Amino acid sequence: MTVVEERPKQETRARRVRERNRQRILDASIEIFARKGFDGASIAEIAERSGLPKANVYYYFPSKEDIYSTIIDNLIAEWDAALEHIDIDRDPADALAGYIRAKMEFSYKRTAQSKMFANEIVHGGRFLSRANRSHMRAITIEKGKIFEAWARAGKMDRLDPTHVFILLWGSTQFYADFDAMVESMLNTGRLTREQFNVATETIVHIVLKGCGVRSGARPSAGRPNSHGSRASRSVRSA
Amino acid sequence: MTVVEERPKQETRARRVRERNRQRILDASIEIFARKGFDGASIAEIAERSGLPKANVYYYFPSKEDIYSTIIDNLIAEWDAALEHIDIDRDPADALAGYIRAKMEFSYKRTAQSKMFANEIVHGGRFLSRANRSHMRAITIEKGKIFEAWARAGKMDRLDPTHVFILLWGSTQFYADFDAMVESMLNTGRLTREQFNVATETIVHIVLKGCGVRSGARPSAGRPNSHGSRASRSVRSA
DNA sequence: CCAAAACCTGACCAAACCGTCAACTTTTTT
DNA sequence: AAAAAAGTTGACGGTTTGGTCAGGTTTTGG
Repeated sequence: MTVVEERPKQETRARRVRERNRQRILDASIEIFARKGFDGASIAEIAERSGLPKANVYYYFPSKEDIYSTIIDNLIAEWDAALEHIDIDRDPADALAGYIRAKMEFSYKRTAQSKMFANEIVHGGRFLSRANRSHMRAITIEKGKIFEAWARAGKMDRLDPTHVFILLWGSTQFYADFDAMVESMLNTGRLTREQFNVATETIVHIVLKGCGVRSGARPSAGRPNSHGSRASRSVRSA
Repeated sequence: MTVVEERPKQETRARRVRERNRQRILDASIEIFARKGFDGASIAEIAERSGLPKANVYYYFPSKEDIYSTIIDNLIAEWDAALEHIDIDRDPADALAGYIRAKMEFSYKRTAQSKMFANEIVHGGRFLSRANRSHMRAITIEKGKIFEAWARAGKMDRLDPTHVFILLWGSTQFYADFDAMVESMLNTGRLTREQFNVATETIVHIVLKGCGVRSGARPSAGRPNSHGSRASRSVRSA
């Protein structure tokens, strides 16, 4: 509750150490939580991977649950960035394609966090805060209204906006959460950038065309590069 | 295998007991594994829920892993049933819609098993047998060839078949694995049948239209009831 | 320069875990 | 009816777990 006092908070050595160690613990935890889940992960392993003694981990975090929740909260905040693509003033084709690409990029680069979140939801969201829950709901309503407005304007089909949103979320999420299955199906190791692009553009194709989105001017949202997003262009791998 | 010998295998009381107890253990385990994951589930809890002493559980199953794998194996076998919809001789619209509906029905009725499987894959498929892995791959290849044949025949767009398949699998799976999130987004409890139908038909709409499937005769595969699946018909909730 | 604050850590604990086992009862077979 | 097989179970062992704590060192502020 200190409102007036608020010291300048200079960059002292101790503060740097604090930040560095907290981050080390979080980084190690993401990896381990993703691979083993909340119950499967042990603080001892997290400590080892962080290069810190176990007791030191408990100096920075009061409990395993606290580490876990911190990571989940950070992740949800990061996801919001991709959502900004879905803007009512934008061309629906650009907006949807932009969202799918951003979300897929996230699946590619932040696989472990995505898995952690998936794990959490599969287990019923035991550690999801009420704030996060209502945030998710608010987003759904807000973006849903945009879909409905586009439909009213004749820019896309009339579909239940929540389920469209779920399909977007689910299909992009799959490539992070179930990468082991994707790799099995494609008979490959970690997907290459190119394979990921094929996946992305396949989703873009099906979603845009499937939602009856009347495309605006440019094919690819603001970056007219190799892969076009026109619904009619075929998207295949070698 | 055994063709000649095969004793009558009469229905003795002990054999009935065996079957009943094994099933009790499996049923209890599905629930608990789904909610807590492999590491989070304890044999003590499984025993309690089965109404059996812990040592008795170990009489029927050699290890926790064995219970777990048994359930996964059963599940994969059950999933194959839905796949039979994707038949090269069928009308693509009927086939795809049929598969989606069957898969969604499964998500609705076998939520717990689906979650167990999701959990397993998220954790990298630690307990997935080599047989199951290659089975998944074989299915992908087999069904992929059908998609390609349909594309060559001009019955649907040319898309990478694996990614189409993944989108089908992922979007239907979502309603089981992430039901907690779906319920949060829709601000509801367990989804009603009707809500589930809206979800199903939304997916059908987007996939059929998005893949450029030229629909055959009837709108809904063999059951011409309330909700049509024609790509142009709007599918919305109240 | 020194007291206070922040940081570090080896050793420890109670609880929970998976799996075992010997001794028991019940059912099946001969 | 007796031997064999199948089912049942309480008690226990060895290990791992999340978390604590007392006592240490280092850094900071005055």
